Amino acid sequence: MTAEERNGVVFVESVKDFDLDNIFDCGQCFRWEKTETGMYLGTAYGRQAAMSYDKDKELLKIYGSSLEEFEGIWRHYLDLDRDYSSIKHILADKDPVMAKAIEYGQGIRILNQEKWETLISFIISQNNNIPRIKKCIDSLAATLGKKIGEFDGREFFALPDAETLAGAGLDDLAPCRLGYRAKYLIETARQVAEEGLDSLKKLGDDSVSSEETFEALKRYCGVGPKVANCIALFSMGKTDRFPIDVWVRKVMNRLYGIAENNMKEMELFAAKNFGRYGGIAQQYLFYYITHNKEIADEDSNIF
DNA sequence: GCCCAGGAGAAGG
DNA sequence: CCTTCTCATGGG
Repeated sequence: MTAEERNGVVFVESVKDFDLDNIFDCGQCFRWEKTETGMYLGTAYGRQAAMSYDKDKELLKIYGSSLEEFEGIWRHYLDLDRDYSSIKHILADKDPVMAKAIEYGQGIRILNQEKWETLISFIISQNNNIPRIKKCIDSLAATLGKKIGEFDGREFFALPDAETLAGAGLDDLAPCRLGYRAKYLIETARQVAEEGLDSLKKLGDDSVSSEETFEALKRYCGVGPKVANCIALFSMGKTDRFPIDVWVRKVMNRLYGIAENNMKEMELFAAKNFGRYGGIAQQYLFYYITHNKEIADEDSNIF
């Protein structure tokens, strides 16, 4: 993989195991959208960005950027230094079900997202559907966040920081239509503002075990097992975490024959068969089931 | 009009 | 420890 910049566009060559459709539409992030031309617009780490990827040329383009920004932000954000090819082989060997799911979502990569953004995003995600989650988050950014950029006349906003959100009231959040989650958000913002953002960031250190991170995250208001696992996986590099939502329950039942309400057995199965890459395996499965609704609707498994 | 969504907290066993 | 109820909102 090599990167160079020409006229404000960063060209990254030889990018393999990569597909923006898979990456941005596998439920791990909510702030990217595809344009008519196939380009993706979105924000991360306080930056607004535009990206496109040519599969045949294995070429990733990042517009309006610089080599410094690529090295400082996007390289890590897009998880470009992880060898997904070897991970896919480890997961697919001796598991034809996983092999099929991986083939379907071959370009998935687990983003390294901002911790605070991931924390509040997945609090909003609970008992909610993805299109509406996106609307809620966009509305929250536009209502309380700072403007960080513009593209084709469209404005982009960062999410409000913990102090801003901690100082807000339910009436301030009312336009965002967060429902009962609004009070969770304010309470968690107060917790983070009081402890300091560093205490949240420390949970992503390599010296902190995945289990410790999981338990610590559950102390935040509105964060239970599923949301804690998502935050640990999508923003803290804890690739073994295995978030179980309604879709994962379906796919574990349809494809592996585990009873749909037996979460314990699903966790044990993931730990035993997917190990340290449980979270990555989970993303292949989630993408597979959410893009093949006919499998999700089957009333029996498909062995 | 109805069921459901990347669930969690509270109450009661 | 586990089970059940409730919680806003609107997508499909």
